[in-house]
Amino acid sequence: MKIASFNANSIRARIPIVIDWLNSEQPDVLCVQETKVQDKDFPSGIFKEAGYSAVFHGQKSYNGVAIITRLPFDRVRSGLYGDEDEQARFISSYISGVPVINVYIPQGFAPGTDKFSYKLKWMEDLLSYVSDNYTPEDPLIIAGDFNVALEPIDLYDPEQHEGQAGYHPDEQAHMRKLLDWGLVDIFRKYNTGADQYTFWDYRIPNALKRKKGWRIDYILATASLSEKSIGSWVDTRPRSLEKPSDHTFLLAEFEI
DNA sequence: ATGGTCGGCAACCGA
Repeated sequence: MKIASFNANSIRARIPIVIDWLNSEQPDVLCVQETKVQDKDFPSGIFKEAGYSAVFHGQKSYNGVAIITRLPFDRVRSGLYGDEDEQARFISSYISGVPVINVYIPQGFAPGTDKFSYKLKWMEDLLSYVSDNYTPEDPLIIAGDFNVALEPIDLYDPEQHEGQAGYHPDEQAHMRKLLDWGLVDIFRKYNTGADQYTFWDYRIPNALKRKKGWRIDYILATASLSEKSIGSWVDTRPRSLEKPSDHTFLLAEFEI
């Protein structure tokens, strides 16, 4: 099973990139964050033509998540707090029997703000949901944009960003609790060097070329699945296209 | 060099 994660910053604006990428890369599953589209307007037909089904949980203007797959799937759940949650940041489905959770964790703005508290609460609630519904012995994949860099090698200037949203000890504590529960960071299992990022801020000129990035997207898997992983990598090719996202595709492959 | 990003969606908000 080849699985990928991508923050699209509008799935509709990114359709040419995503369709080209699906055709060339042929992943089995693509988890998308920041779809920025209401469910009634989700471009399902375009993915169907490419041989993929899409399940999605969106809202107007902000957030929104989708799982795009060419494998059989069932048991779709929308919303960490159920269907009526105020921010569309969680969708899960069993794909070929494997539970896959796709998350868009809040960005958090700045410590001390309501947005930051909401981020910490959301991370706490995610762990509660996971530990209430799965055991570490189960097969489980959690992919998405976590908006947290965990270690100094996960961002371009750790000293500058120390204590800020995205690199704050309280966020990292929640991230570590999730890992300690029984999840393996599959990308880090295969890539131990610096300058390997998944996000480059649009507002920093030539951020990609200048290696001013962050690794805040993850594909996590429980031990039984991690034993079957065969690789994980970042694909920077879409950024050479005309309208790139400021995230790139993160991939992991499992022998299942 | 007194500027320098996107997208949604209609004035700013969020990243």
